[in-house]
Amino acid sequence: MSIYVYNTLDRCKEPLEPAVPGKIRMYVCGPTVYDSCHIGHARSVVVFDVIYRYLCARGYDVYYVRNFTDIDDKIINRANELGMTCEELAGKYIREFQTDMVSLNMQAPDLEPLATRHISQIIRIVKILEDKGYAYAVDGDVFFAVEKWLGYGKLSGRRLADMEAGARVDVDARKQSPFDFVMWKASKPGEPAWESPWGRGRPGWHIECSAMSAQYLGETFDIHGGGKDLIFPHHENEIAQSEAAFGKPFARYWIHNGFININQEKMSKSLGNFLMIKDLVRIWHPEALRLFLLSNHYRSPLDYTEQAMREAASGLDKLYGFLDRIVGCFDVWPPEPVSDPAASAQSGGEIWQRFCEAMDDDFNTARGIGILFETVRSLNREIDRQGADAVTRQPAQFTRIMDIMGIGRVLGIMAEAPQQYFARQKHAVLASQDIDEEWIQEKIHERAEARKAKDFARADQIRDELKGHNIILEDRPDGTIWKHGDGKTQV
RNA sequence: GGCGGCAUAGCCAAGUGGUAAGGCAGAGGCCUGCAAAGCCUUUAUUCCCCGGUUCGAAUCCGGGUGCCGCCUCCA
Repeated sequence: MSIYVYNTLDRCKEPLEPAVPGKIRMYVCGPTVYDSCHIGHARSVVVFDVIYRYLCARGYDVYYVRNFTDIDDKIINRANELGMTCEELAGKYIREFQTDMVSLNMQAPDLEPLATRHISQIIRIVKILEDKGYAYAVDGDVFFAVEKWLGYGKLSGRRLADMEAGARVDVDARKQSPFDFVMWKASKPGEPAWESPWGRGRPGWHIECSAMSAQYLGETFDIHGGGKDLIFPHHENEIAQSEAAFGKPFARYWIHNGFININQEKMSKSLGNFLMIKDLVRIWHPEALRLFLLSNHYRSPLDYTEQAMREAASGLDKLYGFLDRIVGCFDVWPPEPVSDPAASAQSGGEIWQRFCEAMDDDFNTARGIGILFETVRSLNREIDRQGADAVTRQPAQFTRIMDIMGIGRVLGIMAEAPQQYFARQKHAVLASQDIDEEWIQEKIHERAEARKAKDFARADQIRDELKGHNIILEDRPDGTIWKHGDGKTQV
């Protein structure tokens, strides 16, 4: 049973067959660190995080590299604007990115290399290309000659001839072909610069990925990922550089995630509708954001709306609501698999198998989430009928619970203990308003008294008052508890 | 002009030849003093339109319509 992935290079789903059986080497383009990361970055990063986790869960030995682009025109411009050095600026946004990653419950890649730490490797590749005749130097700049490289355009499905008709770039007169791109740039005074055979300069846009992937994953590796927009020119150029330099195939599978729209509009500077991760995770539970991001196929466009987020948040509430019903039946949380080898969840139960079937089909998380909800509903039904203790003691049901936990680990959700989750949500409700737990408990007590006295009008009045504070009461057999209302954790 | 994608209920969204997952919202019910949560039932004779292939198509083929992305920095 193999995993099928959609390979941009061939425009179809193919069985994933790593070059070395059992091992997967994966490179994903990380951010250019000149500004805060937005929800689009979040999607890319979460999608590949889930792919990484899934491949690991399926037993692959995965080596995952995600770089930082810490030198580039945008960084230089921004640093100049702010009166900072490029290094300071990059450092600031790298730290911010790491904070975002933690808040999104991301698993760290095995390696997160920086472009500026690989200058000698970059120079080496440019030199190879120059020596092989694929590159030419002009005034300290070094260009890649796309017409020399016959494979150019194979990833994006373009032909040089077709593109020239639609080109609308100011063509640098020094270029042999308008699509030649710079691999090494002569530095202007005040810009970061490194010594090179062509004079003091810095790397161009695409070369760093060729250099770092080759260094850490080899000249040929298995998976290369990134956002759809990187297909052209970034990834096309990476292929050209790497394959021309090393004379062997570059990445074997190319995976690209789709874009996010905001209320059906493209995110753009002019519309001012960029949603930053750091702001989103203050409003929504990070796992709700993940659930939203994984709620449709990674290659499809995804529309961010307040309503979609509310739905994701209430879906997450439902999942944690289920966990809350069973948490008391276990000595430890998360529950541990039974040690009986026969019942071992090594290969998982039926639910896990079904989840894998969905994920094997090009990482169909939307289908996988459907299976998750279906199973939770079914278990809730059993709990309604038999009680949580009886259900959790049944091996078949226990296996399903373990499967659910396993699915949660792949999707990066349900990572908190349910008490912790609800406490966190409650805390957010309190923090967003000028009320405290004690006040609520007083109200709950007052309502209990009213109910005891059969003064239901008063009881309902109190409940409505709390509802006005986004607080919902639940009368349980063992007393009344309160929960947050809608999924927004901050007003 | 070139390349690519998408069109499934009120909304979101799976489903690539065998008779429409799942979520949200809605309706009815169980439970409850009433709620909430949970559960049950219900909500597309039908998958943008028109042809074709087939015993059989949302799924394949041809044509049409509509929407979108990329070709320029962008996840």
